[in-house]
Amino acid sequence: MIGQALLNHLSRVGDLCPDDRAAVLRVQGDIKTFRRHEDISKTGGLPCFSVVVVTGFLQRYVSRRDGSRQIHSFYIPGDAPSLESMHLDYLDSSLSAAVPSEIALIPHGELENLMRARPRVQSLIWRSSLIQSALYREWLMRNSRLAADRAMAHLFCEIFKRSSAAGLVDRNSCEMPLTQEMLADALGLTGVHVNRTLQQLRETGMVDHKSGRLFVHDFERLASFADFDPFYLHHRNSCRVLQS
Amino acid sequence: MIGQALLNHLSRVGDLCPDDRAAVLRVQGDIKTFRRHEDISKTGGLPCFSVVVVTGFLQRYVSRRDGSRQIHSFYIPGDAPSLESMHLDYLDSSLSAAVPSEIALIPHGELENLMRARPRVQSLIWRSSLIQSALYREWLMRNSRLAADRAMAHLFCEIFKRSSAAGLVDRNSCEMPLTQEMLADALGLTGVHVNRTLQQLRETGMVDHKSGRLFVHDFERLASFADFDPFYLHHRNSCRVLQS
DNA sequence: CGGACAGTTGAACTAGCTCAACCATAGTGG
DNA sequence: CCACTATGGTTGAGCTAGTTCAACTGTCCG
Repeated sequence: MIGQALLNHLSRVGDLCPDDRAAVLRVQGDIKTFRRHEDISKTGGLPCFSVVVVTGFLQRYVSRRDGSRQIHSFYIPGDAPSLESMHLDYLDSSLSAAVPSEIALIPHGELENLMRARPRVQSLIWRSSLIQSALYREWLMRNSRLAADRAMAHLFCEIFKRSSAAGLVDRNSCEMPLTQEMLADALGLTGVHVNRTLQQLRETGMVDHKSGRLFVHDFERLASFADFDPFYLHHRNSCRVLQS
Repeated sequence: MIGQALLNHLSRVGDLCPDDRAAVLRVQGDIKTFRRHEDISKTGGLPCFSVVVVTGFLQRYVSRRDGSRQIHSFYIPGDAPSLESMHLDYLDSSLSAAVPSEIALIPHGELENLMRARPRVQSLIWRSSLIQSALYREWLMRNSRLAADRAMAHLFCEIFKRSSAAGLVDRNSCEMPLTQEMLADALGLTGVHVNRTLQQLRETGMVDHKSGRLFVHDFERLASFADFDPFYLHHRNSCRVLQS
């Protein structure tokens, strides 16, 4: 079960040979359920496990002294946040459940043994952490360079594409169980402005977000509006769009 | 010489035993000089080497279709950007020299052999790429949550701290050979506003930036103004400030 | 001397913020 | 079953940080 969750994740990142797969499947760990808003790991701490999302929706964030919050990333089922905890001495951000979520916790020791025995697995795990890095870069661009409406459209494109790659899109919609306040914390905006911007996007007929679900009615138009290019996601079949 | 540059970098990231050091020193590669604004590697490409900065100042950035640019990070001598090129299929950002710079280019093959033979070295290289990730997160917070003056102060704190850790601070100043336009591209602001914000900071007497150099007259005050906490840099002796 | 580039200034404009109220929905306890 | 509360979404009005555009200055360099 735990091994399956990890295998799931790694298969998205790259190819594995049968022996590698078998080794991954033998990994031991726990499944734990976290309540809405419950922290899985906290700033300053150092968990002795890594994480694979089984069901639910997670967020990585920092809380600032002035009360504001910045969300750094969202995680959908099949994602593996917290791989970095293996090589750092303490965390500089917190990981929490945005909605009730089932999480696979894999002790670092298990992963270290696996990586020592199967170098190819190690290289995929490393690759996974570098893809995470690429996402941070895109989030930086998004919040620094895009106006609110385009930034929001861009985030919607990302979540939709990632959900799609994970097989989590049903017709034209996917889970995105966030409040407008959380959206604001991710986009560097206020809740009020997220509300207005969302209405504006809704009126274009391209997307909608309500009751925790994202509805994408016209992905092409949305992507072009947001100037969204999925190459930064490093999905296996995505090829680079040539720049003009 | 190349080995020395890499050893320099890794020593900042963690400890190595004498055998590890010796192995790192045997690494082969080239030193190449890049002109101001010359690209070392480009979006979409995949270099077959990794990079250590010997002298100068580098920047990682993306150019957008509308002509705007987002700088993701700066690199000072001793930094190793581009470690991620080993595990990705193509780059999603470009690396260039902000001023004439000497760069050590280390073929991936060399690094792979080294990492296979010396697991501890591998773990430090991995760690180095994860620290880079932590910097991206902080840049995201900075550009999303801080007002222009605090954001600029925060960036100045980062560059000063990193330069200090690298032994590159002379009295109260260090190299920061950027134009105001580049500062703007990093902070998500316009050149005009960077100019005004800089004057404002200058007037406080805490900090100044002119002719490509950063002068920090009162680091404590600057850090407190920017709410700067260096723990995200993961410097070896930095301990976490407890949150209130 | 002339041209390029970086820094500086002013004035008008606007995207997004703040504050404060109000509405809708769902869960809770009596 | 209803009243009560909490949470999240919605609206309005005024404000401000940062943008835009356009001009001007200083400096380096050929």
